[in-house]
Amino acid sequence: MSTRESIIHLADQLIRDQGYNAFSFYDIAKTLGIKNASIHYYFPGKTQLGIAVIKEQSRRFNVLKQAVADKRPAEQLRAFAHTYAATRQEERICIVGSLASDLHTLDTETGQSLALFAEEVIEWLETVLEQGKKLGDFTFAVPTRTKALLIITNLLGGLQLTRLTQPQDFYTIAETIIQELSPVQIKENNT
Amino acid sequence: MSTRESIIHLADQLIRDQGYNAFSFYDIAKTLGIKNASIHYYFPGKTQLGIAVIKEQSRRFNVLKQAVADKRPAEQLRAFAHTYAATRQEERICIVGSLASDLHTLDTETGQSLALFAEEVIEWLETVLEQGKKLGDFTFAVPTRTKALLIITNLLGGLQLTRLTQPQDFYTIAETIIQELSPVQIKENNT
DNA sequence: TTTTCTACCTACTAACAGGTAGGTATATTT
DNA sequence: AAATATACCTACCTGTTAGTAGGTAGAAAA
Repeated sequence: MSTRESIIHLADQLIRDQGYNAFSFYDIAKTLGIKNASIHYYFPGKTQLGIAVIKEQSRRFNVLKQAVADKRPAEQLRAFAHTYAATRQEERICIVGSLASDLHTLDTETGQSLALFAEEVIEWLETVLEQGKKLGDFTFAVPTRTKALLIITNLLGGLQLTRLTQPQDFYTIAETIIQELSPVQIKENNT
Repeated sequence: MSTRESIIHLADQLIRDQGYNAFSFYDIAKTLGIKNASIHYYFPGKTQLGIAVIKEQSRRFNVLKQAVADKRPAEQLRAFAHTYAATRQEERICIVGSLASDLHTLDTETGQSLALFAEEVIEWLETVLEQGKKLGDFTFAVPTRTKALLIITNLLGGLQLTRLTQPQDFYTIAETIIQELSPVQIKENNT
């Protein structure tokens, strides 16, 4: 991994661990064994680094998208949820949740970049849900976009809320999302 | 409102607008027309102010709880969701979402205070859902705690995600949560 | 061989952060 | 009237922040 890539990777980890306003150039520099000023060689300012992090997340999201494009909707959704589960295991949150929380402290470019990425994810999820519905793999009684919003907020919010409860709560949420979409639900009575 | 109360109120607004690490004592001081040092008179440090904000949120939550205690579960839930809708209109997010995002930068006391508050909310929601189920007002096929987690993450995450889309998306989410609990669902086909 | 480029570096700055020490005007209590 | 408590204040300190100016060793290109 190049220095540039390492900077982006570390910035991403720090943003999703501590938040955009809590990480500093020095945090990255000390880990990489370079000096603060060297980060400015690659990124003029924090804004540009932030945008690079969002773009990299978008790139990785598109890699996943392509990788699962031929699979069944349920499996696509499962792969998507799995990335959140991995994030949960790192005790981190998703980039959208992290930066949306700090939105009013970011400049407009960063905000626009983030909004673009969020819309990308929502739209992909809509197509997966539509596919699933057509194939009879998914059942849901609300408009597709609404269902997509509900699922994403469950995952995004789940990462944050379950930092305060237990990791297991997150996995329960993720499993439930998928279970609830199945047309035939084997109901167990948990009393 | 006393100076002390004003400080807490402003800190709360700032935390839920910009995030814990983005607000400064000076932000509060300038608005109140006092000096930085005067805030330290009421709160020894940022930590204590943060905890005071959480405790105030908890107090207000309990006021709401009492105010709706005698009402039907659906109306209790609606009142709860309404507080999030009001927050959405201010372009703010909820305290749990804001501070959970910054959790790894807070000291343990603050984190514990927050976790306590989050559990309070989850447990209240569980009892409301249980009540609703017993009365036949609510139907849901997952364990009560799971349903509570799903609803809270929808609201918490909805406030954050819809900062990037449109306010209407949040109201859709909030409405859908309540609609989906109703035992008889009048299904419309939105194509 | 000389020039240019890459990938850093040292050294610095201005702004801002939370926090502290100690002072003071006013109101309240004794 | 004297003592005390309240609710601030001025002045200062130390640490950290993003960011800048200009230098340099080594590799690549001309």
